[in-house]
Amino acid sequence: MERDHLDLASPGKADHNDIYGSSVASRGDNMKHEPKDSRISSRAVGIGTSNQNHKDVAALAEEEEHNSDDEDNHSEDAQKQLVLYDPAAVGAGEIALDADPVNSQPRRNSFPNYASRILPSVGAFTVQCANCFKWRLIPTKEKYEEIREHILEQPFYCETAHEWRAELSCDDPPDLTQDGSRLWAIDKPNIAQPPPGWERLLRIRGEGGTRFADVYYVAPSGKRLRSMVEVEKYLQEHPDYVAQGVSMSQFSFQIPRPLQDNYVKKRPYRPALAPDENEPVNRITWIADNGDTDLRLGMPGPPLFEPLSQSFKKKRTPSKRMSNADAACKSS
DNA sequence: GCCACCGGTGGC
DNA sequence: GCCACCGGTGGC
Repeated sequence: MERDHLDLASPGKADHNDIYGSSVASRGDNMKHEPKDSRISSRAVGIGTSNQNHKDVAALAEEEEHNSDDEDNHSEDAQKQLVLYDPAAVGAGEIALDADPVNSQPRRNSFPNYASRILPSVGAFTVQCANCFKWRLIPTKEKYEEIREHILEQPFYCETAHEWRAELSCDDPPDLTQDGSRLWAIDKPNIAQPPPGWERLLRIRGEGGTRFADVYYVAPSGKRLRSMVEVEKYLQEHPDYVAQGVSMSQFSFQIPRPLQDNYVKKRPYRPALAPDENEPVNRITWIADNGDTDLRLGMPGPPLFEPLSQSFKKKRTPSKRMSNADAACKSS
């Protein structure tokens, strides 16, 4: 909402953003790049995790913004960028490493398909300087959450770290760089700090699972809440918290996004609708490239003459939901 | 019996 | 594709 003023989020530029880490999963070469010069957009938010031994914790995320001429020469890459990563949706640039390894106890999963293994945990909290683009460690989770809450309106600079590192400047080497030893995840900007006495927990799932992470809120009572619905119910049952000022706006279950793009198992293809002869859907022919699916679904679509840019740009276009049956119909 | 962790589903 | 929600379950 407040993102429009961001330099890096302007629609024109967003399309030209590159994902620096789009092939990060393959390890090696691309992992050793430093954030490149001034073309890197400043405010990626990241979280560092590690599934190593929890002594070299940390995972990182970073974000770059390339000039359009780069992209013009690599349309394939550009395609990938759009699918895999939307820098405009991220906006801010922080990263997190756990500066306190003691806090990141090794966790193990215990599922049939996952021969007991150590799960990643947040290794450190890191934020990228909006000026020099170097990653700076944030000493505590609380400080990180404080910075994250306003990262869009109040970009982070090396000077911001003077609160805990009086001497730090953009001339100092980065606290962290992206290398193969860490899992980087880009956090979402402007997430409210949890209410006093509450804790927001981020649990990284094992690689190859159906999702990257889960967020839990732990109430002062110790109760763990795992969705907005549960929070709402809990607050209704405990009006004392509401009286103290706790409100729904202080909760967000948004999870960071891993830069390793195959960390999460892809969801198998789902037909939009099961083939069903009783449904008129199978008797409707395709008329045009635009709007037909909406007709088929019996739902109003965007006005046919409404430009798909701007207000609809973030929405999926109907044709992407084409089922197998539809595809067969269309091709015949 | 609890609960942390995971998969699945539905919606957009 | 992403997100939100919630049921299931193995290990404790």
